[in-house]
Amino acid sequence: VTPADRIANLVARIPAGSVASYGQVADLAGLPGRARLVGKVLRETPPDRPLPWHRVLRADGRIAFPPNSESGRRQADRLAEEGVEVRGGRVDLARFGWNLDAVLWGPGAV
DNA sequence: ACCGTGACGGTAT
DNA sequence: TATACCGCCACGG
Repeated sequence: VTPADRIANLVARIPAGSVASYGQVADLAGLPGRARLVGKVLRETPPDRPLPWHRVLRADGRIAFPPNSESGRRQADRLAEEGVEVRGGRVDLARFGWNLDAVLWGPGAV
Protein backbone atom coordinates (compact mmCIF):
# COMPACT_ATOMS: atom_id res chain seq x y z
CA VAL A 1 0.00 0.00 0.00
CA THR A 2 1.57 3.23 -1.15
CA PRO A 3 1.14 6.55 0.67
CA ALA A 4 -0.92 7.76 -2.28
CA ASP A 5 -3.32 4.86 -1.81
CA ARG A 6 -3.83 5.59 1.88
CA ILE A 7 -4.42 9.24 1.11
CA ALA A 8 -6.93 8.54 -1.65
CA ASN A 9 -8.61 6.02 0.61
CA LEU A 10 -9.01 8.59 3.35
CA VAL A 11 -10.24 11.38 1.14
CA ALA A 12 -12.87 8.98 -0.14
CA ARG A 13 -14.07 8.58 3.46
CA ILE A 14 -14.82 12.27 4.01
CA PRO A 15 -18.61 12.44 4.25
CA ALA A 16 -20.51 14.79 1.96
CA GLY A 17 -21.34 18.01 3.70
CA SER A 18 -18.15 18.17 5.72
CA VAL A 19 -14.54 19.02 5.00
CA ALA A 20 -11.04 18.10 6.18
CA SER A 21 -7.68 19.82 5.99
CA TYR A 22 -4.67 18.52 4.08
CA GLY A 23 -2.81 18.05 7.33
CA GLN A 24 -5.71 16.22 8.92
CA VAL A 25 -5.90 13.84 5.98
CA ALA A 26 -2.17 13.23 6.20
CA ASP A 27 -2.37 12.52 9.91
CA LEU A 28 -5.34 10.17 9.64
CA ALA A 29 -3.56 8.40 6.79
CA GLY A 30 -0.64 7.73 9.10
CA LEU A 31 1.56 10.25 7.33
CA PRO A 32 2.18 13.04 9.85
CA GLY A 33 3.84 16.10 8.37
CA ARG A 34 3.04 15.16 4.78
CA ALA A 35 0.26 17.66 4.15
CA ARG A 36 1.98 18.75 0.94
CA LEU A 37 2.02 15.18 -0.24
CA VAL A 38 -1.75 15.11 0.03
CA GLY A 39 -1.93 18.09 -2.29
CA LYS A 40 0.34 16.40 -4.75
CA VAL A 41 -1.72 13.21 -4.77
CA LEU A 42 -4.94 15.14 -5.37
CA ARG A 43 -3.26 17.19 -8.06
CA GLU A 44 -2.22 14.07 -9.90
CA THR A 45 -5.67 12.57 -9.57
CA PRO A 46 -7.69 12.54 -12.81
CA PRO A 47 -10.74 14.87 -12.71
CA ASP A 48 -13.07 12.04 -13.65
CA ARG A 49 -12.01 9.92 -10.71
CA PRO A 50 -14.79 9.70 -8.09
CA LEU A 51 -12.64 11.19 -5.36
CA PRO A 52 -14.19 14.02 -3.29
CA TRP A 53 -11.09 16.19 -3.60
CA HIS A 54 -13.18 19.32 -3.11
CA ARG A 55 -13.72 18.43 0.55
CA VAL A 56 -10.05 19.05 1.33
CA LEU A 57 -9.11 22.56 2.43
CA ARG A 58 -6.21 24.31 4.12
CA ALA A 59 -5.84 24.17 7.89
CA ASP A 60 -7.50 27.58 8.25
CA GLY A 61 -10.50 26.60 6.15
CA ARG A 62 -9.45 28.47 3.02
CA ILE A 63 -9.63 26.87 -0.40
CA ALA A 64 -6.10 26.19 -1.60
CA PHE A 65 -6.66 27.87 -4.97
CA PRO A 66 -6.89 31.59 -5.72
CA PRO A 67 -10.53 32.70 -5.20
CA ASN A 68 -10.86 33.87 -8.82
CA SER A 69 -9.27 30.79 -10.37
CA GLU A 70 -11.34 28.28 -12.30
CA SER A 71 -10.43 25.45 -9.93
CA GLY A 72 -11.25 27.61 -6.94
CA ARG A 73 -14.70 28.50 -8.17
CA ARG A 74 -15.39 24.91 -9.14
CA GLN A 75 -14.45 23.69 -5.67
CA ALA A 76 -16.57 26.34 -3.98
CA ASP A 77 -19.52 25.39 -6.17
CA ARG A 78 -19.23 21.71 -5.45
CA LEU A 79 -19.04 22.41 -1.73
CA ALA A 80 -22.07 24.68 -1.83
CA GLU A 81 -23.79 21.90 -3.73
CA GLU A 82 -23.35 19.70 -0.65
CA GLY A 83 -24.59 22.35 1.71
CA VAL A 84 -21.18 23.55 2.84
CA GLU A 85 -21.24 27.30 3.28
CA VAL A 86 -18.35 29.03 1.50
CA ARG A 87 -17.84 32.74 2.19
CA GLY A 88 -14.90 34.63 0.78
CA GLY A 89 -13.30 31.40 -0.38
CA ARG A 90 -13.37 30.20 3.20
CA VAL A 91 -15.25 27.56 5.21
CA ASP A 92 -15.93 27.61 8.93
CA LEU A 93 -14.19 24.45 10.11
CA ALA A 94 -15.92 24.70 13.48
CA ARG A 95 -19.17 24.00 11.69
CA PHE A 96 -18.23 21.84 8.71
CA GLY A 97 -14.94 20.30 9.81
CA TRP A 98 -14.89 16.50 9.75
CA ASN A 99 -14.88 14.79 13.13
CA LEU A 100 -16.19 17.80 14.96
CA ASP A 101 -18.85 15.56 16.48
CA ALA A 102 -16.25 13.09 17.64
CA VAL A 103 -14.25 15.87 19.22
CA LEU A 104 -17.24 17.32 21.04
CA TRP A 105 -19.26 14.27 21.94
CA GLY A 106 -16.72 11.50 21.76
CA PRO A 107 -16.24 8.77 19.11
CA GLY A 108 -19.00 6.65 20.62
CA ALA A 109 -21.67 9.25 19.93
CA VAL A 110 -20.94 9.36 16.23
C1' DA B 1 24.76 16.79 -3.90
C1' DC B 2 22.53 21.57 -4.59
C1' DC B 3 18.63 24.22 -5.42
C1' DG B 4 13.97 25.63 -6.47
C1' DT B 5 8.97 24.51 -6.15
C1' DG B 6 4.46 23.58 -4.15
C1' DA B 7 -3.83 21.78 -3.80
C1' DC B 8 0.70 22.93 3.47
C1' DG B 9 1.14 24.48 8.68
C1' DG B 10 2.17 27.19 12.76
C1' DT B 11 3.75 31.62 14.86
C1' DA B 12 4.71 36.22 15.15
C1' DT B 13 3.34 41.04 13.84
C1' DT C 1 -8.59 39.40 11.18
C1' DA C 2 -4.83 39.58 7.61
C1' DT C 3 0.18 39.27 6.28
C1' DA C 4 4.79 37.90 6.52
C1' DC C 5 7.99 34.47 7.55
C1' DC C 6 9.96 30.30 8.22
C1' DG C 7 9.77 25.22 8.70
C1' DC C 8 8.59 20.75 6.37
C1' DC C 9 8.60 16.98 2.90
C1' DA C 10 8.81 14.90 -1.54
C1' DC C 11 10.38 15.69 -6.36
C1' DG C 12 12.67 17.06 -10.30
C1' DG C 13 16.29 19.57 -12.90
